[in-house]
Formats: sequence, structure tokens, C-alpha cells
Amino acid sequence: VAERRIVAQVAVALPLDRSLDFEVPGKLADAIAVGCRVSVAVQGRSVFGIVIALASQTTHPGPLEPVLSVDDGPRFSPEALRFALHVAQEDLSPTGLFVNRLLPRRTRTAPGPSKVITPAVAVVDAFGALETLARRAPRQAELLRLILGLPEPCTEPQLRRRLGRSIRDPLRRLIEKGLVRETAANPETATPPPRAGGEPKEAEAVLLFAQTRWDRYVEAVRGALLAGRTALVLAPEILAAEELHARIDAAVPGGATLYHSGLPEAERGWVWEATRAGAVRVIVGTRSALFLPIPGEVCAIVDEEQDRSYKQDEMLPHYNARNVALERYPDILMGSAAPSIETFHVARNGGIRLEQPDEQREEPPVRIIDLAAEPGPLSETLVAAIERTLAADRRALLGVNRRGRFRATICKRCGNPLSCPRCGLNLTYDVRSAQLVCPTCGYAERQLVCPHCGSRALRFVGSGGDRLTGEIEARFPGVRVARIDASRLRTVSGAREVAALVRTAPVLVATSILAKGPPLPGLGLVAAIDTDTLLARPDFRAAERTYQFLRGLIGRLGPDGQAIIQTHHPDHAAIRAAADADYKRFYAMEIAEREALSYPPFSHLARLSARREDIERVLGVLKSMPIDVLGPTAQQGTSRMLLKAPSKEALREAVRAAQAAVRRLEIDFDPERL
DNA sequence: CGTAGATTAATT
DNA sequence: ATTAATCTACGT
Repeated sequence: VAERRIVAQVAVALPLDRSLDFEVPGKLADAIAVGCRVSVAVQGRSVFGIVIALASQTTHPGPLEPVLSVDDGPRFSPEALRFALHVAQEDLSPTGLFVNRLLPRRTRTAPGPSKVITPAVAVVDAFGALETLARRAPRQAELLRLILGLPEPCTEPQLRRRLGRSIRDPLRRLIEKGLVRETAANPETATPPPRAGGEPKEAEAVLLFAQTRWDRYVEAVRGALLAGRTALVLAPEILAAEELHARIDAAVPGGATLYHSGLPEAERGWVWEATRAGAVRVIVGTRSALFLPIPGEVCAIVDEEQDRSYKQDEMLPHYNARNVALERYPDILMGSAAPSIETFHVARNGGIRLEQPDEQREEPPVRIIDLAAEPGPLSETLVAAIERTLAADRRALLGVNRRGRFRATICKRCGNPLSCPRCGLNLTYDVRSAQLVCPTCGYAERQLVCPHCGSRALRFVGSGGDRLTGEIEARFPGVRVARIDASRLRTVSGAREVAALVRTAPVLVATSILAKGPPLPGLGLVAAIDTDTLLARPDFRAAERTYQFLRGLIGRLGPDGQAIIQTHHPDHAAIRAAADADYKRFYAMEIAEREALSYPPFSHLARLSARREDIERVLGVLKSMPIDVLGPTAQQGTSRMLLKAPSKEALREAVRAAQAAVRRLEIDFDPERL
């Protein structure tokens, strides 16, 4: 009797839009499962992939390559895999690279989900030991006290996070002394914490429209735990996630687990497997945490619901974590002090319950400076305000909107600006491609060298933040000016350094990255330096972004703070509404305009870019579809256009048709960047 | 009719 | 992603 054949459908880590079939050899039949990472041979090379299904036959005509090995590291649960595939398919994106990127790689050094730390002695018996340790080994004493106080077994990374430093050595000594036990608890056999019981909680979508939200989140997390659910808390960026995690971790029994792309891979892998085993009850993280394999019911919380960072638009697939979370989890609490027009519109029409607590918060005074009367970027009023703030031993936060590229490149040695050999205009530095580019004709230069003197010391000028930092340092000698930008936030160490600076530096210069979150300690002044660059963006959400940026900035003020808004349009409705903290008025105007011009939420958009030579073909295909095409606008070899349709389905049909007609096409549904 | 270099199609 | 096959510009 021949053994039943097993065929694995594998999403390989290649940019393919479908899975490939592989033969499962008999000796791997027991180990393989849907969601596993496997190694397979594609064109003679070994490639990783995720098993998306197991079948007994294949439609592939030729012979199948065998599965080479099955990884026993982190894996998807079937549900989590289905969800990730769904998100990629919604975007018409290939799935293989995505699911392989989501799943942390197995790491050899893993302390593993398998090692759990528990006290080896009863609390009463440990007092003596604690006393002796306190004198000669304070770190061991501190660690032992922490372990004794925990309600549940806990792991080394968790303890390390609690104490904020490595605990490798003290932990080893405690184990040697027999005070603490490290047991190898297999997550498969570990008893998951009780999930049933408590009051059953009705699932509903809620929009929390409030300045102060963290206490409400803590309450929601506690409620979720009581109802036997896992709480998943999302923040828009690593820095915000770290701060929110610290708050929630301290406030809920059992603490919270942090998950974001800045964590070391080993730790992500550990969290992933602990989550899948049901051992993690509260997760705080960024959008990648959305794909953790959480078993059972989930209560989702999305802070700063309106934040653009929830939209992934650099990498494929494009998705908005807020929208996807809303779609996946019926029990969801979204929070914002200045909600997106789209979400508020849904709340207005009863699709989401609006929760707007009475907040006894005195609005800080806001001064609008007309830059026509007082030139910037440092108006005299602002300089005086900074002076007073520093004199009162308080701090200032200056919000800038450095958008796009630098304006010019200057050689530090000879002082000559670098110009385009084709059209003579200034070359700018493009951060993404790490090249000098000409914004007019598209000329690109890979060598970062001055053509006059050959110096490699170039200075990229014109970025709002850098220029401003220089001017403040010149104006206030000796004052420490901290420049905070997104590039430093991609790693944990970077984010923690930044977090420390944000709490202490006398003057902060930052983009929208700091224009969110609760009040900062000691902050007496916030100022929007160049509000107009935000307002002038060619984006139907420009006014909304301006309002949200200004309110986010003002929201960071402590009591008795003041705000300054510099602008050439002192009477602009969005600016006035932000200064008056009148969201309702702003919303009423904005929603009327969206409806009149048929922009979201009254339509659906997609941004499409194609090569210049393909554009006619694309337009030809789109002509017959029931959609509006705005554009195209040409820029640097590619042409972009905006597609507008009354329904998402019409839009997807049109994009599918265009995709079939032209090979290289870039698509972004529901674009946040226009 | 040859090359180097760009473009494209295919992957089990 | 990587590779092999196919096209393109420019040389003889």
C-alpha cells in the first residue's frame, strides 16, 4: 500500500504572486504543518517559505521538488496566516515576501519561550536570603524581590525590561544559590492562563475622542482581561509604543509585552511564540504587532487613530493598520484628540460609538503670528517667548514640517553649491536613493563629491529643522537644542535615547513625530514654525493634517503653557479652529468640502504610477472604466495619477485591468501620501 | 554579424 | 531574488 502523497503549497520568499507546490518526504510528514517555515529548492537554490496549505495532489504538470527541511522556530497559526494573506491580497500585492518578512527568524541563542523563571523558595523563607543579599549583592536582591512579587512565572526578557538592564549575571547567581528556578516549560504543554470566566464583554467599536486617553486604555485592557480576551494595543510609532507600553505594563496585573520592528529578532521570535502559546495577555506595539498569532478573542486598542504612520506605504503590501484592525476586531477602541475626518464621519453616522468624556482641561493660550508682519522662521515674538520660557526654567518644543528633500547641496570646503550639469539648477539630496538628484530634470549623481575641489564634505541645506536648529543655537548660545527626527527611532536604542532627550532637553526641534502624546514634563512653550508647508501640500487632507499637527503640538503642553503658531495665513479656517480647539467647527467645514469635491469618505482613491512610456496604455484601459482619473503628472521617468471611484470594488476592478495591461505598475489604495 | 548592456519572463 | 533568454544600440 503506497503512502498517501502530501503536497505543500508554499509562499516562498520571492516576489511571486502565487504559491509553489513541493513534495513532502515521508520523514517530514509529521513535522510539517500549515504556517510552518520550510526550506525548499527553487531553481537550484534553497529558499525559505511558509506553508499555506497541505494537499494530496498538485496542478503543476512537471515533477515537484521536495521540501528540504521544516523549521521548528516561530510559525503562523492558521488564522494569523489567513489574515496576513488576506491583507496582501486586498492590496493586490504578492504574498510570499510579506509573510516571510512578518515571521521572525529562528535564532539559536534564544532564551526561548521554553525557559520560565520561578522562585524556588516560598516568600517567607526568602526573607533571610533577601537581607543577606541586600548588603553584598543589591542587584540579586532587587531581582529576587521582583521575581517573588510576580503573580505568574516570567521570562528573562520580561525581567530585563522591568529592571531596564541586563540581569544575566545576577540571575545566574540566584539559580546557583537555589533561590530561583529556571524551568524548561514547553509552550505547547504550558498551561495557558485561564481564558474563560469573568463578565462576558459585548464587542463594539468605539471612538474615544479625548485629549487624555491612557487611563481609559488601562481600563479597557483590564476589562479585556476580565472577559478572558487578549488586549492588543497599537501605537503609530516605536517611540509612542514604548511610552504607552511603559504606562500599561505598570498598570495591569501580569504586565504587558512589547512588540515592534525595532526589537532584536530573537526577542520578536520569543514574543511571537509566547503569543501563539496563549501565554501573552497584553501586547503593546506598532502595526507589525497586528499580525501576531493571538489565539482566542482580542480586544484591540488603536491610539492616535488618525496618524499617517499606520499606513504602510513604503513596503508592500500597502495597508492601513487602523482600517485593518477595525475590519478584523469587532471589539475595538480607537482614540484621538483630533480624529480623522473619515473615522469621525463613521461615528457621526452611527457606525462607531462616539465616546467623548467631559474633560476639565483649561485650554492653553494660543497666539497666531502673521509671518507677513514678523518674518520667520524665528519671529521676534517667538524668540521672546523662548527666552521667557528658558528663564522660567521650562522647556520649549518647536514643531517643523520638513517635507520632501533638501533645497540645495553646498561643499563645506569651497562653499560652492553643486549644480546639475544638464540644467544648471541646484542638486538636492534624496534620502531614499542616497543620491544627488536634480528636481527639475531627474539627473541623478551617485558620487557625493564636490566637482570643484573634490571634497567629500557636503552640506545639505534647506531642511527646515536643521536650519532652525542652527539659528536657535546662534540666538541662544549654550542652550542644548535637541533635534528629533524619525531616522533615529527605527532601533530600540535610538528610540530610548530619543525618549531621554525628549524628557530633558531645554529646546526640542521635531517634526510631527513629537506632535502627539500626553503632556511632556516641564514644557512651557510649543510653537509651529512653518505651518504653511503643511497647509500648502497638494493633498486633500492638507487642512486636516494641519489641524491635527497643531492640536497634537498643543496637547503636549503642561499646565500654564502657551502655544505659538507662525503662518502667512492667520485667518485660515483650519488654523483658527485648531487655535480655538474647535474640532466640531473644523469637521463641519471639512466634511462639506469633501462631499462637494467627492473626496473620501465620499469616494475611494488609489494612487497609480507607471513608467512614462506605458502611460498611454494605462489611460486607454482606464478610459472605459467607471472611475475618475486625476492627472497624470509626470515626474522623473514615472507618471502618477489619482484614481477616484464611488466604490472600492469599482476601483479594484480598474486597477486590476491596468495591472493586466502594463507590467510595472505601482499601486497605493487609500493613499495617505499623494 | 558581432558585441555589451538593457529588458523581460519564469521560478514547483 | 536570480537567472537565462531576448531585444537594442552601435560597432565592424
